Amino acid sequence: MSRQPRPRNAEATRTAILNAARTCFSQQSYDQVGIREIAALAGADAALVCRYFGSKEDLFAQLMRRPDEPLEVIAEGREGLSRRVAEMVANKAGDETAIEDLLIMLRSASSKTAGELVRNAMEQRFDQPIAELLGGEHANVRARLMGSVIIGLLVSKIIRGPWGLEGDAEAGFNERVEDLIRQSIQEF
Amino acid sequence: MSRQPRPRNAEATRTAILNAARTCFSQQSYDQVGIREIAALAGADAALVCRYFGSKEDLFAQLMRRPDEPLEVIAEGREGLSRRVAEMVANKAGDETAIEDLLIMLRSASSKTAGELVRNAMEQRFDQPIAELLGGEHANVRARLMGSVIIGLLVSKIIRGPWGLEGDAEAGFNERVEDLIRQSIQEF
DNA sequence: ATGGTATGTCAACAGATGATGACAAACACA
DNA sequence: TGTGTTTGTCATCATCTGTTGACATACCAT
Repeated sequence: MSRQPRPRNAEATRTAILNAARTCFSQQSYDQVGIREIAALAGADAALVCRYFGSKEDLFAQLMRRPDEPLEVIAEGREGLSRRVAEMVANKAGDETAIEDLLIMLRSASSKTAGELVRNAMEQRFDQPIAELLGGEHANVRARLMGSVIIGLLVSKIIRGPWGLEGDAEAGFNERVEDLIRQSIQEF
Repeated sequence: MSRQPRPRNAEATRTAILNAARTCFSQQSYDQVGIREIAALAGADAALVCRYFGSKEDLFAQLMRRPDEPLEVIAEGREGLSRRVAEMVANKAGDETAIEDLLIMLRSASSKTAGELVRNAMEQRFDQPIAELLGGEHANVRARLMGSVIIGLLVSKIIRGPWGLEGDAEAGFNERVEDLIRQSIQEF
């Protein structure tokens, strides 16, 4: 009845661990996720996590590493930005990993060890590009304000689940969210 | 050189522990705060924390207990609500403990053991009263949307510190925040 | 086939945590 | 004064955590 050992494939288990870590960290904060938990989800041993990634912190840092391509929402330009952002927040349309990354960051933002990694990643991957895209006066503040609106919506969903709207109500709500985002990046 | 023992006053140390816990939980999440840390800040022994409050979870639950009086911002009625809320978020004007309570809740919202306590407290102390005050269609959703805006601003401040604005810029920014709050509770 | 390396498994350590119980000193009251 | 209770202190337990090293087995080049 003993389970057969894992096939000997370093690259596969490496990415399996990485994916498992992604999943775990998107559901719990850095401190709550244990190495053994990640390893179990990946079907690997906890020791391999440390062997392949050095430490839990290094593993998390690996997840925070900026991908080569910038965010889809930004790459498509300033025109219709608010609408695309609203859609992305509403139902993960477009860049699916962007929201998941943001969730991971939010969950572990106030961790003692992972906090700084998160702050840097947020700054580099979200705020700076958006501020550049916006331009004008107080661009960085306006970008951060838009980020705040998004964060609020995501945190609210994390804490209390989906909004539970359908049909016209949902449409009206989505429009209201888009208005909020549009207003958050207007010059002042 | 041995420090003199704590004076024998149960009531005083009880409230000292409670205050220390408030301070700790407003700066770190439920899981990051240790009972030894709370006890140290209170100048008491860790064993007393468990003796007086049963467990760490019970102590936290005590902090989440709804106070008798409702929020100031709500008690003053619907007129000028957005402005008062904006001021409260901006610089803790008015009810100082309200924002601190919200901070405590946000910090520990996604904890495995304290999460449910936080969710209930948020619902009872913030959302329900605000929804009643608002009235109209989708009152609960609009209340929650306003909560999301506030949460976003607070979380942003938690993660990345103050906004660093002064003079006209700060005034314009505050106005923009007030607009966001006003828009979040408009009917749709 | 044979030696060497890569990969996976297991056991264990050191440190921190929440919690409990034993002891000591101060207090209240007869 | 003597006695019982309250309050504070200390030591300790069981558990969990990240991390490391020892071992075993599969793979590969020669």
